[in-house]
Parts: sequence; C-alpha cells; structure tokens
Amino acid sequence: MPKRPGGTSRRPTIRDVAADANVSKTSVSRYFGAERERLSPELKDRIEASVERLGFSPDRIAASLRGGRTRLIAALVADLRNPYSVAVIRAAEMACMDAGYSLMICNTDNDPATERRQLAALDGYSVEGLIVNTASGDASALSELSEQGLPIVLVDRRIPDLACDVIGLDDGQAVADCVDHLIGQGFTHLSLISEPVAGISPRESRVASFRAICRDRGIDHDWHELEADAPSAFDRLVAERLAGAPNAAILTANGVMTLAVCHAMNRAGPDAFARVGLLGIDELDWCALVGPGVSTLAQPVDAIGRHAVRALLGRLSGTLTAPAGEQRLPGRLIPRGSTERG
Amino acid sequence: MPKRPGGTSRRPTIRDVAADANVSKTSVSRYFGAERERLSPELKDRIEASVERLGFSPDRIAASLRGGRTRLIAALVADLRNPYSVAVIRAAEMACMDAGYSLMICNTDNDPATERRQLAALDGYSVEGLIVNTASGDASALSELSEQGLPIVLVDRRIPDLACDVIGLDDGQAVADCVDHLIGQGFTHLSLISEPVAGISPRESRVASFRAICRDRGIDHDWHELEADAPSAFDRLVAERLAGAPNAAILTANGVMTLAVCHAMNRAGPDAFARVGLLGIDELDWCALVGPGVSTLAQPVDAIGRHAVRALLGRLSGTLTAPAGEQRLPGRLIPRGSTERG
DNA sequence: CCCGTTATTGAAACCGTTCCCAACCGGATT
DNA sequence: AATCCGGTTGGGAACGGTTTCAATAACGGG
Repeated sequence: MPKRPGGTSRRPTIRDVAADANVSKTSVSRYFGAERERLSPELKDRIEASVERLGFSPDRIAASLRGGRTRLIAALVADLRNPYSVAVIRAAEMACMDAGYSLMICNTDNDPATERRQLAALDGYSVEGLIVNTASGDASALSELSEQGLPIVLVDRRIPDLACDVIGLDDGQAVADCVDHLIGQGFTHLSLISEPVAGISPRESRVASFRAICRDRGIDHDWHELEADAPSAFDRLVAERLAGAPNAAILTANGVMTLAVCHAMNRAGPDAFARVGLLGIDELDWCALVGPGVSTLAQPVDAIGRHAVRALLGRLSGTLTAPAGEQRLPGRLIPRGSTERG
Repeated sequence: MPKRPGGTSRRPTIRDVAADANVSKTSVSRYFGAERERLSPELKDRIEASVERLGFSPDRIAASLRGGRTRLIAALVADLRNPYSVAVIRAAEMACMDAGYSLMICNTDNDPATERRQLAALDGYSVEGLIVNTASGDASALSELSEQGLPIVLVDRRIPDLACDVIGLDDGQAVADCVDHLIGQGFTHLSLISEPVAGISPRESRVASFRAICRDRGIDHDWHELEADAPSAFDRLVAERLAGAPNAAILTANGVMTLAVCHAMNRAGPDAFARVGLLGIDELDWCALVGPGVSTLAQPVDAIGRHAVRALLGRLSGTLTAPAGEQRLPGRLIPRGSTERG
C-alpha cells in the first residue's frame, strides 16, 4: 500500500485516478474488473502508474451497490469458545479468502436474541451467503432469509423445515466406531452423555445411533441428557458408574460434555479414571493431559469448513444445483489411556 | 422480519416505501435516522405501516456510501484458537452490538501474509475502526491505515512506532503477583518460560518484569524463550528443573506455554507436578483438571474487550481526544494444586 | 393585515462504483 | 468512396440511500 500523497486528504476515488491518468472512469473500473483485458497495454500502464501514485484501492462497498456482489460471506457461530466451531470457522475463512471472499464471523453466544440481532445486522450488509452453526431452534429468521434467495449452509446442526445444505460429522459411523472401540477394550457397560437433545439434530442422531448400535451389539447401556452448567448431575452420574458394575465406560457426545465429565471425574477422586472409561467426541488440545489421557473421536473440522464454503460458493455461482442435501464426513478415533484396560 | 409479499420479488427499497406511504424518500430516510423526531406523528404512522407491510429494512451499505458511516468495526485476531483472544473478542463483540456497530472478526492465523490480505480486504470495506491483536511485527500496513485516519486499538501487543491506544494486562503487577505467590508458597527457584520475545511487547515486558522483580525479591531465577512447537526443548527444561534444586517452580508467560509445559510435565512422569511448581498466565478451562490443578493468573478478558471498544468509539466520536496511551488492567491469581507446597 | 419564525415536507444533488450503449478508429470489403 | 467490422474508449444512467436547501404552512407579534 503506497502512501497517500497530499497529507490527510480523503481517500482517492476512481475519478481521481481517471483524471490523473487522463482516461475515463469506466476504464479505471475495467482495470480492476473482469474486463481488464480489453484495455490496451498503453492505457493499462497509465492507469497502473496513477493507481500507484495516488494509492488508490477500489471501494468494495460502493462497487457492491451497483454491481450487487459484496463478496462477503458471514458465519454465524453459536459459541466461539467451542474449539470445534473455531476450527471449522478457521478452515472456512481460509477457503473464503482463497476464493476472493471475506468471511464475517459473528458470535451468537448461544443466545437466540443475539442471533436475531446478528441476522438483522447481516441482512443490512447484504452478505452473499451464510454459514450457520447455531444454537437456536428458531428457524424463522433463517428461513426468511433463505426464502429471499440467500444461500445458507448449515454446519453440524440441521434445522427442521429449512431446505439447505448441511455439513457435519457422520454421526452413525462415528458413534459406531466409538462403541466398537469401547467394546474392543473390554468395557461391558456404556453410558452416553449428551446435552439435552431438544430437537437438535446432531444430539438426536448421536443418541439414536448410540442406542441402535448398542442394541445391535447386544451391550448393556444407558444414556443421559445433562446440562453443562449443572455439575452436581455429573457428579451423581460418575458416582453411579463408580459404584455400579465394573468395566463401565462413558461416551460424551461433544467437547463440552467431555469437559464437564472430566471435572466430575476429577472431583470423584484420583482413581476415577482407572475405574471408569471415558471417550469423548471432539478432540481438544488438553485431552492428552488429564488423567491417563482422554481418548477422543476427532471431527474432520478442516474438511467440514472447506466443504461448507465449497457448497456455498457452488450455490452462489449456480454450479451446484442439486437439491440441498447433507454431507456426512468421517471422524477419526484417537485412543488414549482413558479407554485402556488390561 | 415480516414476510415479503409478492413472492420472490427483489428487496424493497426506500423508494418502494415512499411510494406506498405516499411520502418522499427523504421522509422515509429520516424515519430511520437521527432526524426522526422532525416527522409529524401522522407521517410516522403512515411510514411505519408501509415499512411493516413491505418488510423493508434499510441497506446499510448504500447508506454508508453517502453517509460515510458503515457502522462496521473489524477485529484482527492472531489466533482464534487462543482462548484469550476469543474471550476478548467475545466481550468486544457484545460492546459493539450494544453501540449499534457490527464487529467483523478476521483471523490472521499468526501469518503476516494472511494479515496483509485481511487488511487489504478490510481497507476495501471501509470499516470505521480496527481492533488488532496480531502476530506480525510488521507495522507498515497498520501505520498506513492509522495515518489515513483510521482509529486503531491494539489489544495485548503494542507495535513500535504506531501511536495508538493499547489495552492489555498490567504485566508488571501480574508478574509481581505471580512471583510473590510463588515465593509465598515456599519456592526458591523460579523459571520463566516465554515464547521468543522478538520485540513483541507483552513478552518483553513480562520477561523484563520477571527479572526485575526476582532481583528485587532476591530470589534465584532464570528465564527461557522456547518455540511452542518444539516439544523437546520443553522436555529438556522440565528435566533440568526436576534434576536441579528442589522447590523450583515454572512460570509460563501465556496459555500456549502453559499447555506446552503441561505436556512436557506429563511426559516427564507422574510425579513431575509434585516436584516442580507451575503457574501460568492465562486462565484455561482445563487448568483444574491436569495434575493437581494448574494455578493461573487470569487476565481480565472481558474488561479488555470492553475497554478496547470504548476507546475505539471514543476516538470515532471525537469524545476521546487525549493522546493515545496504554491501559493496563489488573489480573487475578487463581491458586490451585500446582503451586501448593507443604 | 403584514412579516418574520418555526415546524414539516419534498426535490435534487451526491456518494463511488458498475454497466449499458454509443462513439471512435484503422483497416478490409464491396 | 462508402460501408462494415472488431476492438477500444468514454459518457452517463443507475444503485439505494443521505443530506442540503428551498418551499410551504402555521403561528404569533406589532
């Protein structure tokens, strides 16, 4: 970025460049756009020199006004503190930049009201597409936007009655891998711990898969819906498993639950990890550190982020015209001490 | 958001509302702006009805063109995976929304090239202000923008030759609290572990404070600069402390270092935490879980985020005209088992 | 009753860019 | 010589708002 000569004067516009290079503003506009090759070399040189001298860069906002393309994609994230969301967003941002788009990341803080506010704001900025990973079961605002023709890609959570692409973990496969791993390690009783299902699709499908697969494998099991911020419920559950039959293992349906269970195990005493197994969906950077190391099923976060952007750009460009569908990507099991027996 | 009648027709504009309400577009514009009170109650009612019926919401992009105010603030974050950054950003976003601004979060991934790309893109979107927490020592792009009159607030890291507000931890006080806590617990040798200082202000100031305070307190100490992705260096250091004089403690200069040291302690064997103390700057949600619980010094992340936005808005509105300065906020020590002795 | 004020309202210019379309140019064709 | 042509170039409307400024109406004082 060259320095603007002339002190604190305003940002140069396409007009200034046109005047300086002694060409029309149309030509300058073309210099930056798709029709660039229509310009004669001589004109291109003159424009380049002026652009350089004045330190001009086009105002994308003004451009989008007439052109209609803001080259802006927004990502609505339920919880920025959730490493899963962050990892996905990070990959998505890379993909966006590579495609010449900017990604506007918005945190909804698991709060439907905040989400509505964010959506309203986004509406005003006319973003071209939306990547949504959200807490709210409230589809109305989203379907509103979707019906207006805004392409939306859902990450992780499907939303009922909203026909748009969904990218996420292959829950069935992942849970099967988890259950089989635990069985293979000699565990004979499995407990799944999920946040309250409340119609949220990945929770639903993980719980359903868990029950189906356990039944299929003929293993003793139960499942629980707990609120992350009610530690005593976790304490009770861990105590129960410690007191019950040996060779019990807990499978947590996501990282938040894994953290909560680890806290409870910690409170339960030093031998808790030795007496009850733990396997968590979502890889976290501290998993190797607590107890004997917590086994996890890592989600393919990079792929999820990239696929989300690809789907969005596909819709945007019209390349992708297939009816909206779901893409389920495979997870990867990382065994550690917490599921080690014998 | 009311439903748009008339099917998939385009977004209604201020003209449509004006026609529908039988008023001029000027009046509609005023209805949404600061001059709203100049409208007669009757006109307001008519406009309100039309706005409601058509489902109109003003296009902020178009508005910003003439008005100059995009109501957009951008945050440049070095690493979204760093809980510290995320926590600050989260607070900042809240503050922005409360003030009627939107916050555009951009990840630079600790990569100067990405940072430049992001800045270039941001330049095109004419954001009104910038909150920066960045890896790059490269001030040129930033000072460029700053000189063009764009208000910038730095979070955590100062940048040489860039005269703008800086909000961050009161490193001197924080390190003093840490050192005194460790001394109080009976440790007699302190090691500070920081990422390579490389001119980065908080690292510099934490190292400098550490040395000054240790000298002042007359305690045996040393300090090390390690790369987070070179685990063997951490192993060596931990081994050294385990083999050396008893009652040694390690102070890590940020969360990334805390994680790396914990991994090394973990590899060093089960009694590592019992034999060498650990205190980390930055609170992390797993700190209670590893070893006997890792003591931390929690940064006032909420306050940092809020202060950053306040400073920015102050510059923006002209309320804040004092020369750019630094605000140093106090941390809070959270003692846990890792610094427990006797 | 006239004139100066003040409260409403609207017309038109403007913001920085893109895009449609007309104008121009040199050379080949008729 | 007139026409046509592909290739460049420029003029000006348009985008959806904000803002300046003038016009009108209502009102009060002299």
